[in-house]
Amino acid sequence: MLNYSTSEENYIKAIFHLQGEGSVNTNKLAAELKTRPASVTDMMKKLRDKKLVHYQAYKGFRLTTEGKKLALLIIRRHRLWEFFLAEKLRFSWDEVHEVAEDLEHVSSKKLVDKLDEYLGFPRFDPHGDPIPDANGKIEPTKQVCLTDLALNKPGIVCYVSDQSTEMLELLSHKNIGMGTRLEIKKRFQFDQSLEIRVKQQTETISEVLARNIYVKI
Amino acid sequence: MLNYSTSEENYIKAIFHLQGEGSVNTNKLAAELKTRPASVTDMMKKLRDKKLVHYQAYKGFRLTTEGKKLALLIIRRHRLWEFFLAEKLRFSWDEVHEVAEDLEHVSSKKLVDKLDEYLGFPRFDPHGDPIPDANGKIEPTKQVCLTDLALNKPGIVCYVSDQSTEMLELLSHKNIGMGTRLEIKKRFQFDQSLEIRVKQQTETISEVLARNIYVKI
DNA sequence: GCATTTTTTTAGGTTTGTCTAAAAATATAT
DNA sequence: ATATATTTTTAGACAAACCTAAAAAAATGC
Ligand SMILES: [Mn+2]
Ligand SMILES: [Mn+2]
Ligand SMILES: [Mn+2]
Ligand SMILES: [Mn+2]
Repeated sequence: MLNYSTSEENYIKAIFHLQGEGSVNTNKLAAELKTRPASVTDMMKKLRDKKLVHYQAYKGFRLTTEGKKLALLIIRRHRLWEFFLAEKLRFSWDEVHEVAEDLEHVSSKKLVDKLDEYLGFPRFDPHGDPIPDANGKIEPTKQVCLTDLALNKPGIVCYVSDQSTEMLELLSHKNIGMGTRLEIKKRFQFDQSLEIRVKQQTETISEVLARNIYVKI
Repeated sequence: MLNYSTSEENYIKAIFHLQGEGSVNTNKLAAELKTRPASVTDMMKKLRDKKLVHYQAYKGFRLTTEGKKLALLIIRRHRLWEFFLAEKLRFSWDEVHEVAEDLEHVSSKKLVDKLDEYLGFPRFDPHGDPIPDANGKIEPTKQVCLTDLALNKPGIVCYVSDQSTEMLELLSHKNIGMGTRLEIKKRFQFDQSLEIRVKQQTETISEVLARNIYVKI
């Protein structure tokens, strides 16, 4: 595997993430990377020449097999460092991302694989996202309804089936959004309501609400 | 402390190291960094504007107080990472430098200080070089060159001044590493070579090699 | 002291990654 | 279908960090 610049790696990773939610275009990628559409076009030409993305002017773009492989390697590094920071250095889980954003670009293969081994081959980062193994293989994440989440097992909110204003208002009042990490602390038999831990706070969720929330585990 | 580029940091560190052995000039620094004199001049102007070096055209240069502080911070990061790689990830002591060369540029203050704490505030890196503390303070080490060690007096290897692969290969062949305990058994007047006792074995050390080995007594 | 050599700087150019402004292509709405 | 709006690309510029070749300054040798 060749060596790529920090910038190239950040583009590849961003395309990979956007690809998960449909087609990737110039403006979306520019927004994601906080850069300008013109810069994206420039980079897409370069990444196309390096055979990391399929790209034709005006036709959008997506990663090649090689590009996907690279993306998974960068994500592997990122999430392993996040795990290290949280587990070993006792960073809180909302502080790890920024630092991992830099560490992920240190490219020594031996460093990454030894780190993985040292950490005991963890399968999920502190946000609950799966860590690709040395071959770039990712454990398929299971998505379960909040009503089915086990006690004291972290889940990441990834989908809400009702997206009415009323629903979203209630969610934001309880500090819950897409990507929010939560844990069920208590499940009351009487009304199936839940007491959950979210962002260092405790909230109560009715069964009706819980039925509409899905989490990654 | 502001943020500096990888390039600026490498220059600052190189000046610091060269400053230890006399005055620093354009050609020496270019050689040290494997770059061209013209590039050095460009960078010196920039570092002068950032008040990290004292510099006037044709008059050589040296670090300002601020520059020295930055150099010690970079060296702190470098040596802490080297310690981490050797101690936790079981890298051999001749593999750590290259990777630390990249890791040293990740600038999060919190990362460095937490890493220091996690490692138990080590005072020496795997090559026996002292690790600056969070205030940039370095422990003064009392050590003597192997050429000056008395006969039959034990010494602990704590530093090698040449850290090239060739040197490290020779040392490991002779079973000598950081922390190795040894004793000089005989000193030959003809070529100043030494016969030493190390790990129940006898080895011969040339004067050239001995000059590069330092021991704690 | 003056000529020669060495060191250092300047001048001008390249690559990478960014930007703004304008032009071109595509999508949308009546 | 055509006008309008949006998206994307091109053109041209800029800063960082490097380069080569030439000029200038400093050091050295006689
Ligand atoms: Mn990054
Ligand atoms: Mn994460
Ligand atoms: Mn470095
Ligand atoms: Mn070292």
